[in-house]
Amino acid sequence: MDQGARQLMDDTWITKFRGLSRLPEDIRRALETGSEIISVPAGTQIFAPGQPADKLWLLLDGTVKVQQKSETGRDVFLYRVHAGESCVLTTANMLALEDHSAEGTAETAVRAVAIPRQTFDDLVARSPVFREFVFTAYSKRITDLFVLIDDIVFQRMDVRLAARLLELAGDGDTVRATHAVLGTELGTAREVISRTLSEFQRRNWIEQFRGGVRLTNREGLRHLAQSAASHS
Amino acid sequence: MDQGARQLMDDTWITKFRGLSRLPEDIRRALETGSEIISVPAGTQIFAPGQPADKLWLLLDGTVKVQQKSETGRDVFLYRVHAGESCVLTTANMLALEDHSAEGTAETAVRAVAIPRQTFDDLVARSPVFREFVFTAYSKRITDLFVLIDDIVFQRMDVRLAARLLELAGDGDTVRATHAVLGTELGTAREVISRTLSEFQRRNWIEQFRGGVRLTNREGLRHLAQSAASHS
DNA sequence: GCGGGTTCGGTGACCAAGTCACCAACGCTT
DNA sequence: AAGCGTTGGTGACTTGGTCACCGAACCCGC
Repeated sequence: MDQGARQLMDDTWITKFRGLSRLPEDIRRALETGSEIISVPAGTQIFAPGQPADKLWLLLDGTVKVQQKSETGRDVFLYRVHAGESCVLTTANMLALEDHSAEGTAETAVRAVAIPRQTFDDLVARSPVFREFVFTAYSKRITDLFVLIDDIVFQRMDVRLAARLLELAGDGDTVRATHAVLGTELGTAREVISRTLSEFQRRNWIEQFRGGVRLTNREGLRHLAQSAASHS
Repeated sequence: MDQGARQLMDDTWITKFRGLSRLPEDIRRALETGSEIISVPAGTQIFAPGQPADKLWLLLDGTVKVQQKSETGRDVFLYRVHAGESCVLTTANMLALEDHSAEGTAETAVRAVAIPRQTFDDLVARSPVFREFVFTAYSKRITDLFVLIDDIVFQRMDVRLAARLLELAGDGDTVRATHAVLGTELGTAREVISRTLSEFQRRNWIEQFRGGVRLTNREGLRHLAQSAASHS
């Protein structure tokens, strides 16, 4: 990328990250010149076990799905990194830590700022604001995992599926995902998804089509999703 | 604690932490003088939701149990911090982050080095080795949680219980824990623990007594525990 | 040492969820 | 149009979680 175009984007991208907006001018410049903006198509492996990364990614556009590759062959969904968030797990690879078995894949086309190890280290040393940004990102992931564990242990599948459908639909009304994919998202079997979706359909909350679902009654789903732990 | 006794301990405690042994002399001194050694009895709440901590704990002796307080009242065990490890989750409280709902309790009497926020920040800024120590600790917790999730989702209860009993027994042959406690350790119900333990007893792997279990055939337990995902 | 309350463990019935085996419907390629 | 891989549906069965309830062991004050 030529310097002109680069400069143009540099003026804007930092504002996408709340925690970085308070960076003093010199640090901001160091971050801009010491990093690069990269784009990868949907489906790209961002990181994977045994394939050490050496850059911290800050997502500008798109989403990255982080999954645990299980020995059994089945995968479990762990979390999703959205635009405006950083993929701190790559720092674990940067440390060449004992191999964790998580992998990150671009779900959509992804544009991101890649901060090389050296720049990262330099910024952590120099800037309290940058430090806070990084530690906050770590803490958020950890607490998200806490919530996930709580969900897995205590929440009923139908409640979790309803919530997930609403989340995946976003503003639209259709979710493109096979039953198998929804199964790994929630850490359950395809059959369970099929059965639960049939039930949702019977209640006229959704319509099913091959490879996806159309939400026809968000209220019904929302009501179930929010029933939380209060015994359906 | 008077300065003489303090100096005596300072000479030794850093060696308990692998990642810190490579600290250069000046950093080491800053760490020693900028922190204090504290002792608390078993049962002490180390951190809890809404009660912001301002110190990073490095455990010298004892163990800390970290649990998720669920809305439903039931708790889930998340992980255990052992001597020689740090309780990085407290840094999340240090950031006064949105309230996570985990709490840490001293399982035994605990002796630890408490690093105040300011010293922590200073050391992270100054020392690459200290930075690596902290990031490694974070990454380890995250990958541990990945493994935990994998376990919860895919592993059978009897396998998990056998593994946990061996772990809790350590070198000894008895585990002091009620069925209810074992239940929260594994995120399951007391009844399930009772049933599974009865089965273990029937196979003469354990003897039960009120408030605990005595392992009488570690091999049997170990064999089951290691059968992992290979379909008992 | 004796009630009386509390904690701990056991049990049966039932429901939710995961597993297994198998098949039917769809859509893509050739 | 035939063949094949992907997707979804289903029934039978096992495992795990929930609920309600009970009895035995322990603790405590008297």
